[in-house]
Amino acid sequence: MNNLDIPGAPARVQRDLPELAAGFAALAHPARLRILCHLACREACCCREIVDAFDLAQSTVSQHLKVLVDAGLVRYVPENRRSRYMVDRDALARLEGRMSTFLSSCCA
Amino acid sequence: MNNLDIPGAPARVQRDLPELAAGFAALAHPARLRILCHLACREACCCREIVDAFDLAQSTVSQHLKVLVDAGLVRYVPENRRSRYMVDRDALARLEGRMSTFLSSCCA
DNA sequence: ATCGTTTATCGTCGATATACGATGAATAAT
DNA sequence: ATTATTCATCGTATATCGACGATAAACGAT
Repeated sequence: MNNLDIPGAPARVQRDLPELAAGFAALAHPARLRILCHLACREACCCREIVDAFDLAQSTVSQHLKVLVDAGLVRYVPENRRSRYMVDRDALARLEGRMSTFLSSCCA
Repeated sequence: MNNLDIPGAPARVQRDLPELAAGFAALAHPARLRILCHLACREACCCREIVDAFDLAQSTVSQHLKVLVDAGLVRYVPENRRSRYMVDRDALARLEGRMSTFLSSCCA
């Protein structure tokens, strides 16, 4: 429970807090959560498809996608004509695990 | 997995996305995660104690605490002399559950 | 009554986030 | 070759965040 004071293994929790906070930040916008949902149930899709589904400008969607890609939660193949975005399910699962570990340790 | 298209129960996931995003946002700063850790292993403490533990101005700590309180993750008793802040472990557990549910559904 | 401590809030400032339109590059279709 | 489509990026405007110092209120101690 005391991740701050106990040295050793839990000290990594302390050191990883900025990275964990960055993970939270990547998910801290409703549009990005919706995009993630959309990607998750489609196995892959292009930017345009998301633009059509949501009421946002194409540049805005592209920015949100970039945030998710930079956070490592979404992979994409830049094919010029029709870039393919897809959820990185492994990365997402890892992040979920670290978030749960952290939050659970704060509930104990 | 398809929380966007399936009507009924999963539709609530869709409706709750802004609230979930707000939860992520409250945790999207390393200082707040550290404060949460600090509170979690102390059962309760005052603002000053956190100020002494971290290298931040008192007003900054107070602001971060306000964010956590507004998000419902921390409760506090405003006693003028020495306000007592404490983690709302139930709320934190609930949030963790909803985050896990959401992220897991995106990994399935 | 005065002083010191603690806290919340205000104002400010720089940095970042978010939205949009415009633009240029790449490519498919004609 | 021309047109249409898709995408990433740029520039811009606005809003919010995050940090700080200053300040006022509350209260214990002297």
